[in-house]
Amino acid sequence: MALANKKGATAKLRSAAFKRVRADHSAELAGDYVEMIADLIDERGEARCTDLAMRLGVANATVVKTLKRLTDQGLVTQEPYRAIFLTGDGWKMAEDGKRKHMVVENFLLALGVSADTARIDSEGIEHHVSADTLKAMARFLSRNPIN
Amino acid sequence: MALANKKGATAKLRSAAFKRVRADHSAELAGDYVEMIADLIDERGEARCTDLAMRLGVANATVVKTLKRLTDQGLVTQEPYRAIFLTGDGWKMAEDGKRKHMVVENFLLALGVSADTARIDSEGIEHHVSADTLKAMARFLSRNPIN
DNA sequence: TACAAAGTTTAGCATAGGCTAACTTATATG
DNA sequence: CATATAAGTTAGCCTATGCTAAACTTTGTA
Ligand SMILES: [Mn+2]
Ligand SMILES: [Mn+2]
Ligand SMILES: [Mn+2]
Ligand SMILES: [Mn+2]
Repeated sequence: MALANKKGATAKLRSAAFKRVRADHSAELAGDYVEMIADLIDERGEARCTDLAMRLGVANATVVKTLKRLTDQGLVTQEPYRAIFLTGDGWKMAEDGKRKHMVVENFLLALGVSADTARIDSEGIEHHVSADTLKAMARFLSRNPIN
Repeated sequence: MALANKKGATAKLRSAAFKRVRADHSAELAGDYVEMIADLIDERGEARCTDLAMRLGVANATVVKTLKRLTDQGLVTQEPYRAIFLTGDGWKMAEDGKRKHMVVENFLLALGVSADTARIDSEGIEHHVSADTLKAMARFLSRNPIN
């Protein structure tokens, strides 16, 4: 039946977007962690649990559990009671993520929002920006530089 | 100590962004559900579990469980084996969400991405856009209408 | 009207990502 | 160098969000 076909097509089209969102969200935490670990290593030579917990606004135990998953995923290495390191994959993910994050944040600034708003909104938005949209943002940015 | 103070301030500043993202994410599913229920009622007079499941790309049982939470939150009403309805709060959330979603999607179009990309990316981005950013997007949109 | 198909619900399971409290290890300081 | 404090870990709990399989209800049709 033509109507059922159309219903199925609509559903498939729409569900694709939600599937992408769910995929984005499962990658999100790992991306934020490795980016933050890289920042801490750059800023002060090492990344410790406590710093991550404070910057993320979560409990220490939460960080420990998450780091275990990231270690299993091959993004992070650690010894008990010692600082946290990134693997090669971890560094790559951190750098890609940081580049993307900066484009999104600067794009929001160029669009005219405050520095606080750009910082806060970009933390969530960055994970849902496709390659195409990122390119469009970068193009806008090059035509509308931040003052 | 001055250094410790600075560290604490940095952490508080950064953690605010992640707290916002976590809050956005806990509101997200409810927003998507009520928006979709409203769409289905508009399009075909009623919203059924199966349609939601197909459009969201999840199993039927997942929808049933989520609807129970939404009912507890006072957004939705339902009788066993019957269609799903929105409460007053549910309608309000659906309409606010749809308005915001449309601004974000049209903004991406105006920025120059394809219709597919705008549809897909906006599904995640919409939940992380603050009132300020939404206003900036609307301003851009009014100055750069979609062809 | 009887029954098959379609739709809905329940039960039971899993993982992610939060939390607190209690415990263990490392480090800084007198 | 002894020990108090800071840092890290473990255990046990919780909720949200996904799944499959099985049971139940409604509905369309022979
Ligand atoms: Mn980031
Ligand atoms: Mn982020
Ligand atoms: Mn959405
Ligand atoms: Mn998100």
